[in-house]
Amino acid sequence: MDEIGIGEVVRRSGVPASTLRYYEERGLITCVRRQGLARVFSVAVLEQLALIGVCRTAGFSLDEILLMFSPDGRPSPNREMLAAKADELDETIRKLALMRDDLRHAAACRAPTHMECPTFRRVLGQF
Amino acid sequence: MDEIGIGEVVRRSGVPASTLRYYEERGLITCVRRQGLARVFSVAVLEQLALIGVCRTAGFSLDEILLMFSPDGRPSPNREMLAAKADELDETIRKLALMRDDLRHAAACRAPTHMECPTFRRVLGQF
DNA sequence: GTCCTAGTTCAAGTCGGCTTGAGGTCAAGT
DNA sequence: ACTTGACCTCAAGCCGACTTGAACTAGGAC
Repeated sequence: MDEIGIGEVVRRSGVPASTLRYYEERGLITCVRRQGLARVFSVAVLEQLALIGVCRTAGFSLDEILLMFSPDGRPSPNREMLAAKADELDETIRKLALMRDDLRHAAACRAPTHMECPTFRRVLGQF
Repeated sequence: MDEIGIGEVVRRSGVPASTLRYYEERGLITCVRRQGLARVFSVAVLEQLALIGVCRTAGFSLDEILLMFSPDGRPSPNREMLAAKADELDETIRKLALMRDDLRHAAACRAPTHMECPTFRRVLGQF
């Protein structure tokens, strides 16, 4: 069967039950039906949760995620918005890559202060 | 002179004065001296703010940033931690790149539902 | 001297994103 | 029949990161 209880969702996604209920309340996920009071989810919710997780990491708010994807994981019909979000991500990724390079450099660099380090200053100039 | 008032910092960094005071209170930045009550900053604070901004975008909390960089912008002496943060960033960047590709794909894709789209499923499998 | 502008303090409020707690439901096991 | 364990609801609480507001100060223009 591809139907699972909330405990199984917690076990397989790592997302706490309280968060799942909260996400449902916010309209980010839905359960296929109830069995008594207990929610019954489709296994597909695991993919939706993965999607939500990445979006959260990307710095999107729950409201933004709602706008981007409907609760069944469909992308929003607003294709312009999706493309705009992709552009936002490009910019974020570019900065994070610089940041990562800088952190790696900082972990190795022996310049007396970070701000005096030419490598760092070159990196920071691009922000 | 390389000393500027808070208004100038706001103007040049885009960070509101209330946030600057809050960051100072949290120990993320410092002013070089006071003139009466008014804070006087070094222009270097602009670079520190850029650094803080990128770290925030990267999803680091203010406490984490404090641990990574001292208020003068020096990296933490804990080089292992910096390297670990860099690794975290690598992982984040990898996910965001997938996410971005997926968003771009979603903006163009005509599959009836997103979850049925083979491209998307391939992408999601990697999260 | 007094008014304006730019700054200040400190406490309280806001907002997003959850978490916690008290008390209830329900099916299964003994 | 009763207990256990997994689930539920609903209201309230919490945390991080700021923001807002009220009341104060300091320096310059008039």
